[in-house]
Amino acid sequence: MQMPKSNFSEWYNEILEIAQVIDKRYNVKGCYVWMPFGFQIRRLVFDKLRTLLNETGHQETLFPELIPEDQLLKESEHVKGFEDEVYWVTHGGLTKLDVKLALRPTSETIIYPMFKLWVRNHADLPLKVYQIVNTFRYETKHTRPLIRDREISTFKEAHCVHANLDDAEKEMKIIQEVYSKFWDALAVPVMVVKRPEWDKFPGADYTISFDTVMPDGKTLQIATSHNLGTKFSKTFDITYEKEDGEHEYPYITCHGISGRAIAAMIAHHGDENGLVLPPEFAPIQIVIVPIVFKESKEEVMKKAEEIKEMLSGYRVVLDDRELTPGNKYYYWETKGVPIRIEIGPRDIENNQVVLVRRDTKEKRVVPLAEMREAVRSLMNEIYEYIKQKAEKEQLEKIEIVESIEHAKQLENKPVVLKARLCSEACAKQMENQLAFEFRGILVDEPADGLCIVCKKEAKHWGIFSKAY
RNA sequence: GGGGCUGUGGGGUAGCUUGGUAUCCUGCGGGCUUUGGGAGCCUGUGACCUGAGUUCAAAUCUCAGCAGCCCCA
Repeated sequence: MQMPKSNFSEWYNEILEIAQVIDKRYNVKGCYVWMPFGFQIRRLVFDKLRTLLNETGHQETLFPELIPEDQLLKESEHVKGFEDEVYWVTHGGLTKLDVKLALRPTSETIIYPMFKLWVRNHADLPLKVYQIVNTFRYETKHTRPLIRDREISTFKEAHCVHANLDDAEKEMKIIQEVYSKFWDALAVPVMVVKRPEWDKFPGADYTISFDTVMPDGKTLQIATSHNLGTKFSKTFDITYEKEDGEHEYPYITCHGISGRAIAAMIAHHGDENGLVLPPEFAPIQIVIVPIVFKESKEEVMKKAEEIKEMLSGYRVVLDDRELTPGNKYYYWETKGVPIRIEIGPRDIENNQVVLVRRDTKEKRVVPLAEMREAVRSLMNEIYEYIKQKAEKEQLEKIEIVESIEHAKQLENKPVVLKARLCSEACAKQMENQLAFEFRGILVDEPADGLCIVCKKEAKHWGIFSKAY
């Protein structure tokens, strides 16, 4: 692959295909196939998320995919947010169903009726469950593999029930920590923002979003966390008995991450030669390429096998195909294998191997005895390098603006705007004058100075961007 | 939501204006020779998105559907 990343759309489409992550040729709009290699990345990434959630007391579950119409329609504000996007099952074979069934666009209305049965008293709380499932949304916007799918094939949704607002707020913080660790592991830089009233999850009290800046300067929402207050517990009549015998509505929070996680990881780290992956999530972490010549073939292959055994514990492939070395280098580079080990007669003679890192292409000759340690430290170096690089590139795309005129001048640039704001009303006013969209206020970074719109005292940094 | 462009072997393409035998590259199978950054030769394999219409005849013209891509709100 020799595809410049400057044309991000084209590059992105190309890389998914060439690296064999996604095959988008399935002929239903917005539905795509995970290929075996891509599926391994998916498994590694979402197993990481599983681990982080399990560690913080969340339990994995699996709920059905179908929702009876009346159950979906129960929460009016919620359903309004999704009504244009719901797929309906209307027939069973040739028989028309008495009650239409929706394919879940999200699972609140599936899970909460069960919560009503499960939550009896304070001892049942907190109840923290999650599932990793597919969901369906009839998107009318331009679909894109992993970024906007009609069948979201990978959607992790956590749903938690809490005795009171305080506990719900604590859970919001716990999830923010879990997600931060997750994005850190993927080396994906994020901005944590609170969405404005008009852009929060349908039915939520408020929504926290994790946005990342893609190479083309557009933001991608890659995680959300919603405090639903008691709205849904009231709608679905979920109550619990307190210590004093009173019955009360619990607070519910829900938290989502989708396959966009993988899109973001690929987008940030990949280059003109293909994927670059953090070693932790590379399906193949090391590829051994033997440099064989006719007369020394047997000896080299034997040594290559030995090297493979020395690297037990890593995901290693010994590429013994009948291809020239250069061909193999390019092939494994497209797949983002972090470390390549070359072993040839020259190396055998000197009792060494050649290590090549994927991210910088740097070559290192190391004694065989030190190989395992060199590999270990190189994996860390690669992770640190791509993480810092991604952070730096994202930071460079964020422009602090001091006036609306300044913002206007940046309208055709691939940048994200950061501006001091006093209120959402001022944010709206600014948004109306610009081609950028208001994404929300940064939650971990208070501002001082004057509001860009009304010039009164500002409390927040607002983020404006073009968004996926 | 509005507009535009495009569908030809697995991938990328030529041919379409002016209707008649489908081009090349790559990949893939087999064989020989090779191998420190995409090796060479021989050989084989494989395609006109779907449907309707016009016509003696459609990859080519018309309409519809499906799919993909881009731009604007």
